[in-house]
Amino acid sequence: MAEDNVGKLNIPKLKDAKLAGTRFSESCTLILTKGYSAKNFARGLGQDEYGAFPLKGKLPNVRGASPQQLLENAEIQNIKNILGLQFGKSYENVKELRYGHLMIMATKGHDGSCIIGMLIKFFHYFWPSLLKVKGFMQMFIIPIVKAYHKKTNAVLSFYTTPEYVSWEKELGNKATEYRIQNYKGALHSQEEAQFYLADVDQHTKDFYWFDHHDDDAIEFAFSEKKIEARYQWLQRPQACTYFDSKDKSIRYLDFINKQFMQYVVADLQRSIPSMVDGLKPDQRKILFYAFKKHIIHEIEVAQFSADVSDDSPYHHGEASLVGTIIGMAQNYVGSNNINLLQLNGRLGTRLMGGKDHDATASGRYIFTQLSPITRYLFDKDKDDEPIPHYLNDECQSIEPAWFIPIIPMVLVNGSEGRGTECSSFIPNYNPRDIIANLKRLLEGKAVVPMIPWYKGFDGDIQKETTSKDTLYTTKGYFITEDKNDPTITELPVGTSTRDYNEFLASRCGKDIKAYTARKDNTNNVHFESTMTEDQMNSANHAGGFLNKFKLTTTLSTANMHLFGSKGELKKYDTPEQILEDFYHLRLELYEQRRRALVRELEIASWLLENKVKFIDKVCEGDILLFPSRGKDEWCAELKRKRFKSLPSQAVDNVEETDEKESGTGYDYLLSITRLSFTSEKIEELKQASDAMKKERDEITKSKSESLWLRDLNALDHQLDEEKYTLDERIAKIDFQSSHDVDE
DNA sequence: CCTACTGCTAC
DNA sequence: CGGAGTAGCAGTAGG
DNA sequence: GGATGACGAT
DNA sequence: CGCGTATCGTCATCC
Repeated sequence: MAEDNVGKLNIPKLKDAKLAGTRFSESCTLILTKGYSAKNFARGLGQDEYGAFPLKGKLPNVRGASPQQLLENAEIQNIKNILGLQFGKSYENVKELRYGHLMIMATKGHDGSCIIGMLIKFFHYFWPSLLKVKGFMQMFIIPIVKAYHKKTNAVLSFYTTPEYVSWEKELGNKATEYRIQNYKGALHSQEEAQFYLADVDQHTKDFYWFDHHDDDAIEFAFSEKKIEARYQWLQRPQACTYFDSKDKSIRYLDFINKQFMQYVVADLQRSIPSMVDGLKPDQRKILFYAFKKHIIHEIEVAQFSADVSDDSPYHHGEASLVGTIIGMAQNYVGSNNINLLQLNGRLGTRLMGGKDHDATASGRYIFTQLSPITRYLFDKDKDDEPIPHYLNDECQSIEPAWFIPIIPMVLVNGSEGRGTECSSFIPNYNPRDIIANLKRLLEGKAVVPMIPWYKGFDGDIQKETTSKDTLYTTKGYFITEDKNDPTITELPVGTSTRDYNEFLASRCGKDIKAYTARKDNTNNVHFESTMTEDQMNSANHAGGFLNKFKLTTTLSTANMHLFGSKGELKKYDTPEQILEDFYHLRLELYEQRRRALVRELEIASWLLENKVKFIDKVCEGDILLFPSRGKDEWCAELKRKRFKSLPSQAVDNVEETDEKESGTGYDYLLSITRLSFTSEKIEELKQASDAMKKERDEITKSKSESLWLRDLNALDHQLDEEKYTLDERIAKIDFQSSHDVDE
C-alpha cells in the first residue's frame, strides 16, 4: 500500500501514518504533540491511520510576521508538508490532503491553549476554508486531575481546574473517599496510554465553525487592530469559564473565549508583578515555601525547587523555577538591590549579566536560603497575619495573593516582564530613599521625587533633561590618566562585562588601538584602552567617549504596569505614585494589625485583672474555696460577683460575656494554683496586670503610624548592619565631576 | 591470587 | 534532548 | 523609517 | 551541562 503514498516524507521525528497520502488519507489523523511522550500512544491507535509529529516549543504567531519569516520556520514548513498543503490554495474539503484530521494533543494548562491558538490562527490565516470543514481540526484532551474512589475504584477525570474545584466543593467532607492524583505529565506510562486508548472518542473533540462569529472571535483574539479592545477586556475581572468536557465538539468561538483568552490572562498574570509585594506568582510561591519551611539554613537549590513544586498543585518546568530562585538570590550590580534569598556559590555574576550558569544543571551544586534581612521586610515578629489574602478559591491556589512587606519591594528590586497586551518595566530604587519618603508620608509631608538607584553601581544615573521626563540615563565611568588611554572602570546598568569585552574587541583597530581587560574579580570592571589622537578626536566628535563607546544605557519609567491590591491591572506614571498607592494600603493594614493587637491586649489585660480580683476576694474571705461545690454553682457565683468569663472561641465582643455558657469560661479562675496565693505571687500578678494595662493603654492610644515607623527604623538599622549606604555613590559622583571626565 | 584494565549501566 | 563525564561493578587478561 | 533584537517566564 | 524553538510589548539601536 505504500506505493501510492504521495511522496515519502523525509522529516525527522515524524511517524507517518501508513495510509497517509493514499486514497484512504481522509481517514488518517495526524497527531501533533508537545515532546515525544505520545509516540507510543499513536502507535496504540494504529499505525495505518494515525501519524504523530512532535512539536518543539511554541509555534510562531502568524500575526504581524512576514510571509518570509513564516516560510523559513521549520515547524510551519513541516506541518504544511506533512499535510500536503500548498500556500495560496483554497480547500473546500480534505480530499487532496495527506491527512483528513489534524489532532492536537493539548498539554494541560494554559500554555497548551496557546499552542492550539497559534495553530488555529495559522490555519485561519492561510487556509480559512479548512476551519469550516468540521472535524478537520481536533484536540485530544488530557485531565489535570483524576479522582479515584477508594472503595469502588471508580475514576473521575477533570479537565479544567474550575470543573474540579466545583466538584470538590459539592462533595464537602465526602472528599476523603477519593484519592486525588494531580497530573504532572502526559501519557508517560503504558498504563496511561491504555486508559486513553480505551476511550479515544470521549477525549477527542472536534472543532467546528458555526458562523461569522467564529471569525470575529479569532479576529478579536489575534488581530493587531483589536489591541485596544483586548486591553479593555483585560481590565474587567475575569470569570473562570470553561468548556464542558462532555461536549463532543467545540466551537472555535468557545475555544477562543473560554480557553485561549484564559491563557492570555494567565500569561499576563505570571509576567506582571504585584504593586504590593513586587513579586510574580512563581517568586511568591518560592518565598511562601521558604517562609513556611523556615529555610534559614542553606538548602540545595535543586531540592528547594522540587519542594516548592510539590507544594503547589500545578507547576511548570523545574528549570524555570530554579532560574527564578537564582534570580531572587542574585546580587551583582544591576540585579537585586536587596536579594530576598541568599546564594552560596559563585553563580550569577556580572561577567555575563547573571547568566553564567545553566539553571537545570547547576541547581544540584548550589545552595540557597532566606536572607536575614528578608524578615525585616516581610512580617517581622509575626505581628501581621503571615498571609493576609488568598486567591479566590475558584482558581485553586495555595499561595497568597500577595505578601505585605513594610516597604514597596517592587521599587527596591524593580521588575521586568512581558505578557500579552501589556509589558512592564520598573527600575530599581534606593531602599533608603523609599524609607525616607514613607516617613515623610507618615508625618503628613509630601514625597520627594526619586531617581533609580542600583546597589554597588559606581557610575551615574541622571534624569534625561533633553527629552521626555520618563527617561533616565545610566553612565559608566572611565578615567584618562594618559591623554589618549582611557581606562574604563564602570559599565552602565545592564551591560555585562563579557558583552562589553566583545564590543571592545570588535572596535580594536578601528576606534581604538588596543585594550586589555583585567580579570581579577568577576564583579570588577577594568578595561585599559589605548587610542591614537585621531581616534580620540573622532570619539569627541561623536558625542564623547561615553557615547561613542556605548557607556550609557537608558531606564524608562514610561511603562510601569502592576497588579493592584485587588488584582486589577494598573499603569503607574511615577515611582511616587506606586509608593503612595502602597502607603495607603499598608497603613490600612497596620491599622488592622493595631486593632487586633488592642483586642488581644484587652483580653489579656482583664484576664489578669480578674485573676487578681479573684485572689483578693478569696483572701478577704468573700469567696470561699471550701467546701467543694459543683462547677455550675461556681460559675453562678462568679457570674453574680461580676467576673468575666472567657468566651470559648470568639475573642470579639469582649463586652458581652453572657452569651453562651460553655461551662469552661471560668476555668482560668478555677484552675489558679494554690501557689498563686503566696504574697510574692500576688505581688507579681498585680505588677503584671498593671504592666499589661499600661501596654494596652499605650497601644490603644498609639497610632498605626507609629507601629509602622518602628518597623521602618528596625529595617533602617538592619540596612546599616549590612552596610547599605549611599556614601560610595556620593563619593564617586563628586570624584567624577571634579575630574570633569564627561566630554 | 591480586592488580589493571575493559566494557558496561545508571546517573 | 543528547553528549560528555563518572562512579561502580563484573568480567577478564596478565604477572 | 522600517527592521531587528534584548529583555524574562514559560 | 550546554544546546534549540517560540510568545509576548516596548524601546533602543542599527542600517
